[in-house]
Amino acid sequence: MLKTRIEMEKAAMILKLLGDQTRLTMVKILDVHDCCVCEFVEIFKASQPSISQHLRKLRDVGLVQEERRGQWIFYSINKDHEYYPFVQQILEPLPSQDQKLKELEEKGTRINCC
Amino acid sequence: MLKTRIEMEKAAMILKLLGDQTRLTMVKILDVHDCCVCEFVEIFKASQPSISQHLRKLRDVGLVQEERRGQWIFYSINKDHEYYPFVQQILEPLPSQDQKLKELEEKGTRINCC
DNA sequence: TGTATATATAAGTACTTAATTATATAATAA
DNA sequence: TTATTATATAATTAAGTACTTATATATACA
Repeated sequence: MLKTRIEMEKAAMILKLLGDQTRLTMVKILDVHDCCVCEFVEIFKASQPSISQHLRKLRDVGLVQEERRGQWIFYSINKDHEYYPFVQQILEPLPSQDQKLKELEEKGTRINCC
Repeated sequence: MLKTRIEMEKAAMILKLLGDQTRLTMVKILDVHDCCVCEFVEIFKASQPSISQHLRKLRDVGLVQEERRGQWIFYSINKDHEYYPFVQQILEPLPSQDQKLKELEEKGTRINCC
């Protein structure tokens, strides 16, 4: 059971941010595995700028963070975010998206630097 | 703990719908009390068409239902909706909006027909 | 019956969003 | 060093959203 109380305005902002299938799926994936931009490009079959712009929105509110690893930039979920418990509760009933990463591994396009 | 599994696409649709402060607050209120349109107009200090249009979006996905009572049309939450458990889980950590209805009662503008 | 009240809906408009295209930057490989 | 790869960002455009204004409908009341 979630304890943190949340402001309506901020809750609406978080819900709006997650109210997009691409971003919702990204966050669901990032909650389990770090991922780099090019993996998302392949998973969503979307353009690189489009993916970067979705990640930027998530990063702008601090829900995810970036970290360069060699030539790649990996994104990870920010478990210290004030509203991470709220987000996690929203993600919980959603179906696992692990299959999407498994497909990359099978195709050999999963990035595993470091 | 929520058991129902939910499709990503529909989840994103619900989150988008709730990702608006007016609609989120409406649903939070309706989860506890039925309300008529004119009460919402007063609570949100918004125009009547604006309120009607938000209610229509909620009604279009079946999350709320309308019922005429005399000259008023009351809205209530649809607890039988497939995703009501998901919605309820999202509402749970949000602050009670009871105060907004209390203020109407104090001003004598709360509708209590029937 | 006519008037007022409550609501819905249509049309128009301003704003926002999500994509594309074009370009810049940083790291790596040759 | 130059070319390639990975990424970000700016500018543009198309689509979607949330208001407003105007109007229609249904009920209640005089």
